[in-house]
Amino acid sequence: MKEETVQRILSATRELLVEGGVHGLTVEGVSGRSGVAKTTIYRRYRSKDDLALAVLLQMVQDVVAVPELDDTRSELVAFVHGAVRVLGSTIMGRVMQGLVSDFAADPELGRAFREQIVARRMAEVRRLVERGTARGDLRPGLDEEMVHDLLFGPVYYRLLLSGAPLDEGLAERVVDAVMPWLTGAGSAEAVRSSH
Amino acid sequence: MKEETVQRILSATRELLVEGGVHGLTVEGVSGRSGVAKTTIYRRYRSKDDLALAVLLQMVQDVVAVPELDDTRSELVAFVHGAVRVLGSTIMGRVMQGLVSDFAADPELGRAFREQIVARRMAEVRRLVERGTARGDLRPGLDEEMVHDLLFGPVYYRLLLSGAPLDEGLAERVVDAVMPWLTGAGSAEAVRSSH
Amino acid sequence: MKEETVQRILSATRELLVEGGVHGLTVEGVSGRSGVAKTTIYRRYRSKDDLALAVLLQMVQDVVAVPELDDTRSELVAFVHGAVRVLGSTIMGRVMQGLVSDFAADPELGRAFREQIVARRMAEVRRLVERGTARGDLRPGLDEEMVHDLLFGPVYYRLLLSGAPLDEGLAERVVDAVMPWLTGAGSAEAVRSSH
Amino acid sequence: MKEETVQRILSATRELLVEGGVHGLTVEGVSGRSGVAKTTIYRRYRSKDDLALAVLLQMVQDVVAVPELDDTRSELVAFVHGAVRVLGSTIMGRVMQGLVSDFAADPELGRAFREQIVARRMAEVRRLVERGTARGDLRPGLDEEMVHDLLFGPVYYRLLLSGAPLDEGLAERVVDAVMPWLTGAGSAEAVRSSH
DNA sequence: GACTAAGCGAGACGGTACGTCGCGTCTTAAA
DNA sequence: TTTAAGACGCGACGTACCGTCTCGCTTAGTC
Repeated sequence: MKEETVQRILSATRELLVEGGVHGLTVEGVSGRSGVAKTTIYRRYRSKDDLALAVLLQMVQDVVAVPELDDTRSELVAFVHGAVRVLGSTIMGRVMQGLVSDFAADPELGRAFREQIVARRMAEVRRLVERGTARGDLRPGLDEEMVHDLLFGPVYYRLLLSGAPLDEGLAERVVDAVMPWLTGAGSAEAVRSSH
Repeated sequence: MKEETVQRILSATRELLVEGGVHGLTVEGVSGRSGVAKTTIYRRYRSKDDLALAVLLQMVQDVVAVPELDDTRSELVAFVHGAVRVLGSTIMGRVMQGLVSDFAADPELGRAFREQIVARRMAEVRRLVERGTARGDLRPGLDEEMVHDLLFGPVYYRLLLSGAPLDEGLAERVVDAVMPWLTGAGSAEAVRSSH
Repeated sequence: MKEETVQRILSATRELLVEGGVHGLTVEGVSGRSGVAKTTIYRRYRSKDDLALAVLLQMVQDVVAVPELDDTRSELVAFVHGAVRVLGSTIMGRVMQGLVSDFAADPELGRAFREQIVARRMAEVRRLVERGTARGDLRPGLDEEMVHDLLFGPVYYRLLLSGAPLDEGLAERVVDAVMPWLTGAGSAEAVRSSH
Repeated sequence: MKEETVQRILSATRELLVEGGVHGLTVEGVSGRSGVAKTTIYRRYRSKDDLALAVLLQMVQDVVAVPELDDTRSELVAFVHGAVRVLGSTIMGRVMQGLVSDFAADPELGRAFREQIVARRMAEVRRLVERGTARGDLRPGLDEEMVHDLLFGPVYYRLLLSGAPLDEGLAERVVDAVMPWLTGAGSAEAVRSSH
C-alpha cells in the first residue's frame, strides 16, 4: 500500500475534522478532497470513526511521554497538562467529543481507543507512581487506576459534559487536589476520625 | 398535544433505547412502535437526540436529590453513588454514551443537558459543601466546581472512556481520595513543602 | 403514490433506454434525469430491470390485440407482424435484447415477463386457433403451444441471436411456412410416407 | 501464453459458470480459483463475456456436426435434437441465457457468436437442405435461412423467453410441423387457395 | 553462461453503480 | 386544528466488480 495514499487520506481527514468535527466527516468527503477513491479508503479503514481514530492516534503519539522531572508533583502536572493542552487547543478535543459515542457503539473501535490511549496513559501513571513512591514523594499502596481516573476524569468531564473550560491552571488544580491523598498527608482514616 | 400521546412516545423511546441504545433509536421506529405519526413526534422533539434527552431527563429527576445525613463524607458517598448506580445499572449509562457526542454537535442539546443535569448536580455540590463547611467537616474556601469535577469526572471517565466497571465501592473510593483535600488535612502547601 | 412521479420516472427511463439500451440504463441516471430521488425509484421498482420491464409492458399493452379479419392466415400474419414491427422499429427490440438475460437471472422478473407477455400472446394464439378451427381454416387438434413457438420463435431468434433483419415480409414468410401444417394439407404422416 | 494457463482459466470459468451462470462469473473469481492473475486473464480476454463465450465455443465444437442418415427428416430431427439436448441439459443453456444480452451490447462478442455458432449451423442447414433436395425428400427453392429460423427459433424461444421445457420430443415436434412446408405437400399457394 | 526481454503473480488503485438507511419535510384526508 | 398516514428529496453509507497500472520475479531466447 502506497504511503502517499495514506498521507493524502489522513490530511484530508484532518482538514475535514477541523472544519466540521467528526460529525462533518464523511468518507465521501475525504475521498473527494483527497482524490483517493472511496473504495481505497474503505480498504484501509473500516468506517469513518476508524479514520478519525487513526488521526487521533497520530496526534497522540507524543502526548503520553512525560519528561523526568525533579519532583512527582511537577511530573503529574506536566502529564495532566499535556492532556489539557491537546484536548483544549487542538482539534483533538472536538474529535474526542465526536468519537466518544462510537466507542460504545463499535466495540472494535472502543477497544482500539482503550489500547492505544487509555492503556498507555495508565502505564505511564503506573510508572510515575512507582517512581514517586521510590522517591518517597508518594505513599505506598496507591491504587493506580484510581489515580488515573482522578487525574484525567475531571479533564474529560469538562470537555465532554460540563463544558467548563480547559484552562491553563486546570492541570495544576487537579493535581493539587489529589496530592494530599497521594502523599498520605491526610489518610482516609485520619479524615474519618477527624470529626 | 395530548398528554397520552407524549407518554406513548416516551415509552416507545425508552423501549427502543433499552433494546439498542441511542444508536438503535430512530424516529421511524418510535413512530411505528408508539403508533404516533412521525410528523407529530417532530412537532414536539427537534431530533432523535432531543427525544433521548427527554427520556434521560425523566429518569434523572430524582437522582440528584441527596438525603441529609449525619456527616458530609456519607452524604458525598451517597451523592456519587447515586450517579454510579444509575449509570451502571440502568439504561442511562448506554443513553449517556450515545448522547455525549451529540452534546457537542448540537448546541441546543448540550445546553439542555448542562442546565438540567450538570447545573443541578453543581448546585447540589454547592449545597453539600456549604453544609459541610458549616458543620466543620470541610475546610473553608473550597472551589466547588473542582469538587464537582473530581467527584463525577472519574465516574464518567470510566463509563465513557476507560471501560472500567462502575462497581459498588467506586463512589466510596473516589470520595475517600478527595476527602483529604476537602478537609484540608493535607493542604497543597503542606504537600509541596513535604520534600 | 403520486402519478406524476411515476410518469417522470418512466419517461426518463424510456429516454435512457433509447440512448443506451438496458445496458446504459442506471437507476442513478434515471434519478438524475427525472429529478426523482433514487430512494423513491427503489420504493417502486426492485431493480433497474424491473424498471425496464415496466416500460416494456407499457409499450406492449396494445400489441397483443389482433383485429378480427376474414381469414385466419391474415390474422396470423397481422399477429406476428405486430411483434416484428414493435421489436424491429421501436426501442422494444433493444430493451428485449437487454432484458432477456435477466429473465433467467431474476426469477421474479422472468415470471412477470412470462405472465404479462408470453401468457397473453399464448392466449391470443389459442383464441385465433379456435376461431380458425371453427371456421374450417385450420385442422383440429393443433398443439397451440407449438403454434406459438413456431410463429414467434423465428422472430426472436433473429432479434436475439442471428442478427438477421426483422423486415417487412418476415411475418408473412413465417406464417406461410407454418400454414401447411396448420391446415393439415400435408400431414406429418403424408410426409413420412412420401419417400 | 502458456497452454496450461489457458486451460486453468477455462476450467475455473466453466466451474463458476456451472455454479452461478454468467451472472455469477467474475474475472476476480476466475483469477482466484484458477490461480492466474487478473492481469493475465485480461491480456487474453477482453471481458468476462469474452471468457464465457470462449467456454461456450469450446463446448459447441462438435454439436454442429450431424451424421448422415437415410432420410432428411431423421437428419433434421437429429440436428435440432442436438441443440435441444445441449441447451437443455448442460450448462450451455444457462450460459446462453446469460450471454444473449451481451451479444447485442458488445458488437464484437455478437459477431463472434454469429460467426462461430449461427453461421456454422446455417451452413449445416444449407448442406442438409441441398442433400434433401437432391434426394427428393424436400422441394426445391427453399429459403434456407427461414428453414434455419423455423427449426431453431422455437427451441431458443423456450430457453430464453417462454420457459417451456426443452423436452425429449421437442425436436421431433418442431421438425414435423415444418415438414409439410419443406416437402411442398401443402404449398403456400395451395393454402391460400384453399378457402 | 550471462543478459536481456517478455510473460507473469500479486495486488493497490480510481471509478461507477449498486441497493439501503434514516433523516426531516411536505401533502392529504379524517377526526 | 390537530393528527395519522405515508410519499418524497436528500445525503451518506458500505459493497461489488470493473479494468488499469506498477512492480518484482521467473524464464526463455540470444549472443
